[in-house]
Amino acid sequence: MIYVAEVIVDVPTMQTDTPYTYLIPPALGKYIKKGMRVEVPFGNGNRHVQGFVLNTVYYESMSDFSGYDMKKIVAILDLAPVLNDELLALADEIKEKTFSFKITCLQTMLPSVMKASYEKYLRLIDEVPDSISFEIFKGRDEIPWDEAVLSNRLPELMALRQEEKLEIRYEVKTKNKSKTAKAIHSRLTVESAEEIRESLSARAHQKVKLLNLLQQMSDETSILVTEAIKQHEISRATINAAEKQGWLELIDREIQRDPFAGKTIIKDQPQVLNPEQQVAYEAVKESVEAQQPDTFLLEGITGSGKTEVYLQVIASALKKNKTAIMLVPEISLTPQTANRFKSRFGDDVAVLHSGLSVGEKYDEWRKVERGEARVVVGARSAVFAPLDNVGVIVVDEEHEASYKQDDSPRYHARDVAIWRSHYHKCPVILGSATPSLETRARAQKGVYQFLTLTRRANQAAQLPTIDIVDLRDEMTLGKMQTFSKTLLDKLTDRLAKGEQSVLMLNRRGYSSFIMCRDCGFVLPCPNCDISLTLHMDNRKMKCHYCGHEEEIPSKCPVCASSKMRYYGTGTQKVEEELQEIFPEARILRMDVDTTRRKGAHEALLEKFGNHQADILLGTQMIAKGLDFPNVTLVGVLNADTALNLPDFRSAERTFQLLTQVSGRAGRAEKPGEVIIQTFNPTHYAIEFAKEQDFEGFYQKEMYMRHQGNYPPFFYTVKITASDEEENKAAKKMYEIVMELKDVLSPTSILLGPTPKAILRVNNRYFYQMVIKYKNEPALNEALKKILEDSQVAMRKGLKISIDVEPQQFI
DNA sequence: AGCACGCCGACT
DNA sequence: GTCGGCGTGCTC
Repeated sequence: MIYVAEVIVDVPTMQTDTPYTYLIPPALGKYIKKGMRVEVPFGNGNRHVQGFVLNTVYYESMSDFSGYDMKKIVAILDLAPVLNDELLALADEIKEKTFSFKITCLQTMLPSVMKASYEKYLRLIDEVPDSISFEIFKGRDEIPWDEAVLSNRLPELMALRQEEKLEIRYEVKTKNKSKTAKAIHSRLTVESAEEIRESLSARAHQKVKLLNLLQQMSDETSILVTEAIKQHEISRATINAAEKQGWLELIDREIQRDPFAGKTIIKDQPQVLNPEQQVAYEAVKESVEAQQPDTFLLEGITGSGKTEVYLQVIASALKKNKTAIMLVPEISLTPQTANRFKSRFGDDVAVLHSGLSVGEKYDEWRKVERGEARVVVGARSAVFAPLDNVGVIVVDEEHEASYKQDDSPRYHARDVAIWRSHYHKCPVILGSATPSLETRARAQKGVYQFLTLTRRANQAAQLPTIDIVDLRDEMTLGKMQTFSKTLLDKLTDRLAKGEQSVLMLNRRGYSSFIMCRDCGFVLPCPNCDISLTLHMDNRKMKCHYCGHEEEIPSKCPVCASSKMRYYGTGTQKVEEELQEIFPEARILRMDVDTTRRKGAHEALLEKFGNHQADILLGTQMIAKGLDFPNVTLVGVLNADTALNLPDFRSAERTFQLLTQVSGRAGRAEKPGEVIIQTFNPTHYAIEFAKEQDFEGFYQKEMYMRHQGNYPPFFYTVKITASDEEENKAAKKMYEIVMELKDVLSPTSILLGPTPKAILRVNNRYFYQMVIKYKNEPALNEALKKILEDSQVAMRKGLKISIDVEPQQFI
């Protein structure tokens, strides 16, 4: 009998994207389990790599393996499996759906610290000439490989390696270190404790205290030194003395880096649901209890109390002894959101998001893995939380593009959530005030169950009134200003009343298009319903869908004005301008620059929440989740920028953003007002946002998508090729388009190839194409074939990526 | 990816 | 004649 393991090795290439069989040494036999990480030799030399065990198998004899000599597993890197059967199966699903390598999928499901890093060393094993040992090794018997390279004497060294006087050694490092702290472990027995007690002098209060503590401890328990000092008021000196006397021993105990340490969390209680919330809650709860993998769309206006529904559904799942996953977009995973879950579920909650250090993330993940947290709140990757017995999965703000990972594996967390819901036979809630068209259409068709919340949960709160300011009118009054007169008047009023304002500067699409400052005209593509992008490299206007190209107009084709200008401005500049107008106003700026530091985001919001500022000025990141009762004015400085991006979702994104940011106003008793400044006041995305009419927008946008043959009427796949040489990337894309044209049915639409808007990134040139199709059974095979056929080119540096249902078309 | 093998041009 | 360029094949 021989015992072997099927291992996926950490070599992300097409040829190695298959399990390799390794012998399990008898010494490791009883410990190795599938889902564990192992260290294995791979390829020539002493190269070692990390791998994942997919399976362990017994074979009758070696004769079952012909053609190769099996190597042995070198070491086990985990004490227990880090991936269970479900997640291993999920990796297969993601590999197939996103055209990724299995190893990449497996690594994506784990905290980043668990990904191996490799180090290479050159090691002396025999006598070498003095010049080598002195000048290069400098007396050491091993040097890092980089040092050997820098010595510029590699040929010499390699020759010595041939003579077996030197060897290359590889080290597989995994950084998942648990944090430890000193803890006290009692060494006293009942008898010895009593003996000590009698021998102590009456004045030894500290020692008595410690003795009492030690007596309460069993053999399995320990207490952290810091805890003993703080809570039991025992001094470090006493502990040290006791250790010397053999009362106790100090051991290293794994501790969690607690991101919530030092924060007081006030326990909160479920709120009474209004009738609509109640209906939604009951519907999902029923699926939880009946163990049905239903997908619900919970469409509720901003402030309608979707979160309260989630909380109560999760509570109902916990009551059934199940667990829950709550996904939120990275940008809105503010401490405010996390606190809300902590307040309701206490220590049952683990939080996973990019604001944590990699160590903290690992600790939170371990907490989940050990079964110490039953509710996981997190951004995209939290969808892989290693929970068993999942009772419900919530995807809040399901329309958010950040749920799609934009490098390999290009998975969508919403799809993964639905896959897991089938595995666990539990419901999924997709929640949003502005669902994606795809989701809303599925609800329409009955694929998803449709639940709506149409009124604000706080009965006293009213929907804000929204006013549009036509910047074209403003401009005729004088020179171009960031702030319209209307907005300035409102700001003055709020400052006088001591109420707060939020101003949003929409920075997307910065400078990438040109617009007439007199009439707001933006140059459209004659073949597509999107605006052209300005290419500064060759000074042309280009369409990224069909490749159409034309000169930059010097005059507006509509009103003949010569004021065709690039559009864009920065938060910092706006802040200065604002401060100049309102010297006494306290302004907080929130953008990538001011929130880079850990905890800065939270600190800013806390400051604003405590009314230490009058105006919060920021980018998109202020649009979501903020809930400040004193905010009565929201201003959108430039609603247009996203609207003019050459992406069929630009109207949808604009509508979503305006709706989200408007929802920040008037959360409580005081009525809210929203001012939207725009050059396109009659655009339907802006008009429907003003009316706060998602359903109206949905109907109109569905019509537009139907006209343009876009999702949800068509599926899309984007293929990108990049190379250091522009013509190689372009040529490859042309070949791909030709090949696809032969294979695909005439009902499918191929767009491109076209260069990307930013043609060159990191000295690579990017070309892309888009396939739009309704039913194309042969597509999967065709795409796989394209990848296989491109192997030779890919060795020479060309990269091809396939993005199924891309979120970004530019 | 990273290594070895192997086949062609320009050197001692 | 050989050294070393990189195109190709393979990794349990």
